[in-house]
Amino acid sequence: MSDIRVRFAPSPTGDLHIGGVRTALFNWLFAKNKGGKFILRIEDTDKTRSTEESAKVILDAMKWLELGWDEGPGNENLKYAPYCQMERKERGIYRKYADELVAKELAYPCYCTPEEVDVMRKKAQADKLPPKYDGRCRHLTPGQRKQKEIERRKAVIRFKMSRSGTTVLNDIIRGGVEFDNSLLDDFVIMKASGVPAYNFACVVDDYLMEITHVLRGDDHISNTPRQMHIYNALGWKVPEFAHMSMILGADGARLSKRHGHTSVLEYRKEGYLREALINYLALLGWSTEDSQQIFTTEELKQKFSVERCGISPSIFDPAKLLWLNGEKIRSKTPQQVYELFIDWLKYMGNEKLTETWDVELLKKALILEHDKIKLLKDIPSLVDFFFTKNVDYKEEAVKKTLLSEKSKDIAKLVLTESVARLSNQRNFSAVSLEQYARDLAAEKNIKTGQVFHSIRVAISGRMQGPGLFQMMEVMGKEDVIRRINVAINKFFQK
RNA sequence: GCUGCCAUCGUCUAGCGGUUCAGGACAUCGCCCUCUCAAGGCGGAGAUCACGGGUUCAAAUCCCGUUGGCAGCGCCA
Repeated sequence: MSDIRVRFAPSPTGDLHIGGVRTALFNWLFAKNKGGKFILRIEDTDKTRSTEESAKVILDAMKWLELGWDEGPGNENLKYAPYCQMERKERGIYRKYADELVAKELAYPCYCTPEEVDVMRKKAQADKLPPKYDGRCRHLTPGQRKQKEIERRKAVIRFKMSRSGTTVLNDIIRGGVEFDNSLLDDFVIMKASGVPAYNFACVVDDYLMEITHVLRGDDHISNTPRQMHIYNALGWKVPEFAHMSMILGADGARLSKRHGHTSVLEYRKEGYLREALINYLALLGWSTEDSQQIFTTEELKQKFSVERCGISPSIFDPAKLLWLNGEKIRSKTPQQVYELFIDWLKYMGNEKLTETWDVELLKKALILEHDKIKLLKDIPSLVDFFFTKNVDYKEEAVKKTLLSEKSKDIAKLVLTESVARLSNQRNFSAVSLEQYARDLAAEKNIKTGQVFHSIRVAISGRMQGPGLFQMMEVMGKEDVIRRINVAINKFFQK
């Protein structure tokens, strides 16, 4: 039993993003691989953007992905609870440590307004310096502070950054990274509203929740030295850090809406399988020595290691995800595909689509189309013709296969002959049907392809589909003959 | 602007000083299978390992610089 504890800490300001899923996944895999605990914490300190709805959506998405957490919202009786930062704030958790820092003179109240700070930053930038708060409230005397309070200026608490020296991060993935302290300013740890700022809340919670390893996107790497200073100021042990590379869109810019879907929910709606998403995301920034591509979730848990995470950013490739989804669907049993499809319809609120469909027929049709399914949403258009009373004859198929100068006489002959002969066909199995069709072709001296295609279009209305004879067997004698008659009446009646 | 990170086929990547005129996967192209569409099998094309300097008997692999990309620089997280 290891005491490794990792966490995924999304802020509920929107759907769960692809990048977020990757961060969650790597934390989860790391925990599973090491026999540690995976904790879910909601960072809802941004009062204007956080919503409960969004928190719920994120939790649902995590559940769908089966990235289960050992601790998180809902486990309110655990010693680390609660798991939402605003609830923790209500308990005075952050205030306590902020006060401690102020008492030790490692932090101080700052009365500058956002506008004043903004001016400082602009000025610094104009001087080609990093935009920083200049620390002017650092040395306010008690008297001056009192004066500001009387003016009813609201204070934020700022952390007193050391102005010299360097901070060295030993990142598991990147190795040593040095930061010059003089470039960092006295950042806000408590907002004027009394709500903790990100860098502070994050450190306090990671400490209290006994997080041992922080795995996150490398967009956080420059926050790390600030956080390390807080750990040190409070006399806390700094956890291990691992910063993973970012996921970018096709143009090399950070993945965003204009690159296509970014929310997991959208992938779910398209009919991607959770394991395809997980497998694909695992491949983005992580690899095995033999470049294995397809993994079960079990294998991933077994083989994952932070050490084998890459350092360069990767571009999200929808084509490869789509391929993987097809692979995952093909690896399912027909019964599983059926269940997946039904669940997906339910999720989409579209159960009525299959209301009139015969379940057994649907299952058989699914077997015939199995290899062709790339997305769950493809299924309806792949099998719907099995269930329609009135075949939807595609114009192009009819024109080419039934009514062209070259084919119309042959098609008519094949169809009329078939109605007559198929009625007497005792064994309606794929094998005997094929024998029938080949015999007919030989007898009338027609190319087998022409026989096959005529029948195919007559009974399905289209040129592509499952193997013709399997399809006929599944439809059954009665329906096949019925459909051929419909075609004859529609296209060849005189 | 400042700071940091990154740099192998179009894309994801293997590679951690010699066994590599760089291997796998997706995409792409061709062939085979075949009643169609897929799936599958086989094969092709595709990377002067961003560029320039070092170090070394030997570098994609180590060091430095240049260029490019990305990220951060909030009372956002």
